Amino acid sequence: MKRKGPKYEKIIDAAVNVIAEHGYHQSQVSKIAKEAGVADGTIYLYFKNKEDLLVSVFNEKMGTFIEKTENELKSNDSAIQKLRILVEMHFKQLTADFELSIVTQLELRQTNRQLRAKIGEVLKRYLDLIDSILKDGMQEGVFVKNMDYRLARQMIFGTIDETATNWVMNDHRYDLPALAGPVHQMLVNGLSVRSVNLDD
Amino acid sequence: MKRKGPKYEKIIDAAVNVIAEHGYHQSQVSKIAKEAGVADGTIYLYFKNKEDLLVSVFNEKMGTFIEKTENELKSNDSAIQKLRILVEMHFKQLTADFELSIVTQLELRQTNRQLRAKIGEVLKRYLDLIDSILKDGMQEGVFVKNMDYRLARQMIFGTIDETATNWVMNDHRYDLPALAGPVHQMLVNGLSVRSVNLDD
Amino acid sequence: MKRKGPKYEKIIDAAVNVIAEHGYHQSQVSKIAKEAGVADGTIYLYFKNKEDLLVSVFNEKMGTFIEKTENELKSNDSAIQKLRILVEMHFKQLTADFELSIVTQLELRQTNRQLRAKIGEVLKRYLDLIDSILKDGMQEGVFVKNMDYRLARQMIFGTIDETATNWVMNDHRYDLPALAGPVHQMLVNGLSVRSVNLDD
Amino acid sequence: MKRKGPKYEKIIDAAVNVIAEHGYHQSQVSKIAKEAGVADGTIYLYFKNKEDLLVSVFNEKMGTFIEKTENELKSNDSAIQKLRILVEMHFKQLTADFELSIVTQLELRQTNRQLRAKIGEVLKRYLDLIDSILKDGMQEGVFVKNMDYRLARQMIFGTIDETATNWVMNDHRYDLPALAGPVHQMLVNGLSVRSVNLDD
DNA sequence: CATGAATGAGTTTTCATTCAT
DNA sequence: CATGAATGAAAACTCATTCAT
Repeated sequence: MKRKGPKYEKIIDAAVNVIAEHGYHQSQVSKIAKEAGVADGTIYLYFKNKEDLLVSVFNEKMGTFIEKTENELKSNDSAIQKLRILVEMHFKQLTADFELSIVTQLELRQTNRQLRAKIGEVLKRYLDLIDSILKDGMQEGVFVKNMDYRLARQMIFGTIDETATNWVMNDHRYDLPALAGPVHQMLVNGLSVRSVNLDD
Repeated sequence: MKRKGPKYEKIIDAAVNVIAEHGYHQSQVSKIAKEAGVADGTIYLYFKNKEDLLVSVFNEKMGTFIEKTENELKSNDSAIQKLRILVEMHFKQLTADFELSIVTQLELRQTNRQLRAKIGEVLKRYLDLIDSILKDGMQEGVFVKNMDYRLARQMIFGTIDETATNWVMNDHRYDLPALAGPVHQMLVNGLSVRSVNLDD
Repeated sequence: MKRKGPKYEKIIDAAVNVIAEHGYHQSQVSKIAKEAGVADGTIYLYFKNKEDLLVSVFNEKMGTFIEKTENELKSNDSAIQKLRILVEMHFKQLTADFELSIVTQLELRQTNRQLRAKIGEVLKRYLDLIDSILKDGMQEGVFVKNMDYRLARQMIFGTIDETATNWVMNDHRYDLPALAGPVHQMLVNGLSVRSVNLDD
Repeated sequence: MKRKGPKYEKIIDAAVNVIAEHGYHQSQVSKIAKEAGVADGTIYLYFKNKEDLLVSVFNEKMGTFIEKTENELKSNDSAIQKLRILVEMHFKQLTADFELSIVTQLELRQTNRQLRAKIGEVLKRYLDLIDSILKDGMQEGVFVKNMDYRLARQMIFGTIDETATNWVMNDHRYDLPALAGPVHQMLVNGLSVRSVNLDD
């Protein structure tokens, strides 16, 4: 199983193109091979099976996605600023590649539980990023102490993801990065100490 | 196409059971028929085809789900209280039927675009409920004026949905309704006037 | 098995209509029942099964067809005149009922060997008619002596049938009975003593 | 869609065998594949679908049939001699392959209108052959001037076809080519100038 | 006599994967 | 390394017929 080489990249990219264009259930291995300019059998020299290919697509693309975000977060910014960077990077990167956005937001979700579990593992790294921002914010005293990490993370990811999915489902018709500001504002409010206390 | 009768209900319920147990892609019509105690062909007396059955499952179950929520929201409560009711009803109803929660949160999302579009139509009514709460809150002056409806709605639905999905993926291991309070708190903060202003 | 009654006729006629309109393979029992204004099960009070119904359609309609021809041939006409009457009656009767012509010339031929064997039995009576004309003609001395009955009959029936089928396949676009004259002329020539002798 | 190769031939021949033996409606793709010694899926590498296979069977076999006839007719024979060749070739070729004769005379007629339309296109070439003989005969002055081409063609084809079909339905029990002479005689008589004039 | 809801057997086609070249 | 022809398992849907009412 060769894991690298020019054809490896070609196949990954071909898969993104084909899935974006024809949809997950119409993306047969032979169609991806043709798009990549290789024989069907060649796919199996680089990937164990179709599921492995799809997971690899997500790994490679989401890996780059996460790394870029990680790099931008290495600054000494405050937690609030970092959250802003996270949201902005998320929206900007999806905007930079419409096809990829279709694949990750819509098509790769039509997979079975097993495949999504593997996709979940990749996402773990991203969720960890969010967690570290939350931790920072609590240490800085700007986010509510003793908050439920998991819930906060779910609000952040859920909001960002829902916003991104709606944008894709609306055919990328509006400016997604422009929403980073308002979304960030809402999330910060939701997490901040200086906010409504329902126990008042 | 008979749309009522005891067998109609039986088939719908059998579909939920089978999908929850075996997963969407392993839920053959014959398996559902067997579970319902009818012949394969009988399914087609009540549903046009398999897709129609699946949409009907979502319609029937989600319809009841939304109606119950609507009824609870007919009170004269404040927008903040209504949002609390919405979150609580959402979590309570999912808790009341584990199988249904698996089907709606995990399995029915593995469907193709066409089926999901039809599912989206049903969800529209739920999103409208959220919108009306947001409108109330703005009129009451507790939610930020001129907020982006769509974004706010996406935060609310995204957060609730992500929280619910995580709960199902963690095998219902913890008390979901107990999270209604904190989730509600975060959402209200996110939307309220009395919160952090990043432009400060 | 009731063999008569108003519903028997209704069902037969409904079958002709449905087959003519939808084609043999799209003529389900339920469709015929609906057209006849009876319940599906009622068909089985009058006919043993679907094949029996189809054979009965052919029997009833072809029976009348043949009887009318037989009646016209009871005259003391010459064999040549009788052949003319036969061809003319054939074309006129098909022209009188377009739907029936579609059913007998096109649709009922799409049946399996078994059903066509039964249809063949009904046709036997018609072929006997032809044979008796041939016999007359030989006795009169106008048709070739010692001719091969079977071959002559096949030429007559084959020609008439092929002509009729072509007319139906051309959507009854031209005047079929007008062809009776020329067809008759050709057939008589083919059979007559006063014609080309290839052994010359 | 591979249109050639040894398996293409094998599948075509297997189809003829299976249809001749089991009948059109009992000739499942899997049965044909088994007879051809290939996997079911292999059929679909060579044919678009089952209908395409059946049309191809007719095309290939009837194509050869027609070509052989065309070749025999390239001589400088008279129209009458050519007609003799046509009839003889027709009967001889059917006699040379009993299975094929069953398929073309009985089984392939049980198809729906769509399939028969495609079969009709292939037959067109054969009917053109007949037409050209008729034209020759008229130019030679041996066939009636200003005759109705279509009618004459229908007599010739109808007679030959009916004769062949009867022979097959009688289980090939007699010598079909031996009938070429008498059939030819009848047809020539039917068409000739030196014959009975009913207007006498 | 009549109904019509229910039955369940039966077939085409797709496509991930293999392996001889 | 690369090819691509071949494999064969798997599933939705139809419709003639029955039988309880």
